[in-house]
Amino acid sequence: MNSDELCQVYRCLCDKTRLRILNLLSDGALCVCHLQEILGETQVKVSKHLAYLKSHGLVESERRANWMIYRITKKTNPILENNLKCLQDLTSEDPTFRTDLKHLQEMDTSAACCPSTN
Amino acid sequence: MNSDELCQVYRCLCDKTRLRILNLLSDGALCVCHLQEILGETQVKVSKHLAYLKSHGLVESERRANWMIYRITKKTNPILENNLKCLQDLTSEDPTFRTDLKHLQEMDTSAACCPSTN
DNA sequence: CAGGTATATACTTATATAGGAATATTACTG
DNA sequence: CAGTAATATTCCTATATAAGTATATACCTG
Repeated sequence: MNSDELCQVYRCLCDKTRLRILNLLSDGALCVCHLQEILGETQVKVSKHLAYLKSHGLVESERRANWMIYRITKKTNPILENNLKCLQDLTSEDPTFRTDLKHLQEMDTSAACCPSTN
Repeated sequence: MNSDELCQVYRCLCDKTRLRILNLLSDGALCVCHLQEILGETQVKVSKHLAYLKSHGLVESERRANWMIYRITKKTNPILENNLKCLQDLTSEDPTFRTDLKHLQEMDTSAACCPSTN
C-alpha cells in the first residue's frame, strides 16, 4: 500500500454512515435491506455508500437471489483491520455504534437473505 | 471520542499533504518553513493544511519569534496515535514518506527556527 | 413473459474542500 | 518607526462528495 491508497482508505472512513456500515459488517456479512433497516437510512443512501466502499476495495459483494450480500474484503489490509479494531473499541463509548450492534443482535436472521443461516 | 469526532480525525488523514506533514511531525516539532521546504509545496498550501489539522486538534502550534512551531498534539488520542504508527510502518514501502524523512534528516537544524537545537 | 422485490444508477442540488493569487498579520532588526 | 521575514487569511475557482428523486436493472415467482 502506498500513500495514495492510504488516503483512499481514510476517505472511506471519514463518513459516519460508512463507519456504521463497516462496524456492522465487522460482525459478519449482511444484505442491503438489513443494513438499511438497522441504520434507519434510505435504500439509496445505503446502496451508494456500499458502492463507494466497494469501489475502493474495502468491502466485497455477492449476489444471493434477489439480495446482495456485503462483507468486509478478504484481502488483507492492515490499515483497515487496525481501524476496524478501533471501531470495536469505540463501540462501548459511542451510542450510535452501540445501538447499531444491539439492533443487529436483535434482528431476525431467519429471513432468506441472511447469509449465516440460509 | 464519539463517532463524529472519529470522522473528523479521518477527514484530517484523508489528504496526502496532511499525511506527509503528520509523518514528519511524528519525528518531532517543525516550523512551517522547514515543512514547506521538505514537502516542496507553497507556503499557503502548507499553512492551510496546518490550520486544518490544528482546528481539528491533531496538532498544536507555538510561536517562536518569527516562526510558528508545529507539533503533534499532546492530548492523548488513541486513533491518531494508532494511525501515526501505521504511517511509520508504511514509510519503508512508500517513496514519498521515505524521501520526506530522508530530507528531514539531512536538514540543517542549526537554523534559529529549529526547536530541537535552539 | 408479467408483476413484484431488492438493489443500483442517473440526474440534480448543496456543501466541503483543495489550491492559487493577493493581501494581512506578527515579530524581529536596525 | 521603516523594512523585512515568516506565517496566516481572504477571495476566488474547480472538484469531490452527500443526499434526494426518479428511474433502471436483476432476479424470482407464477
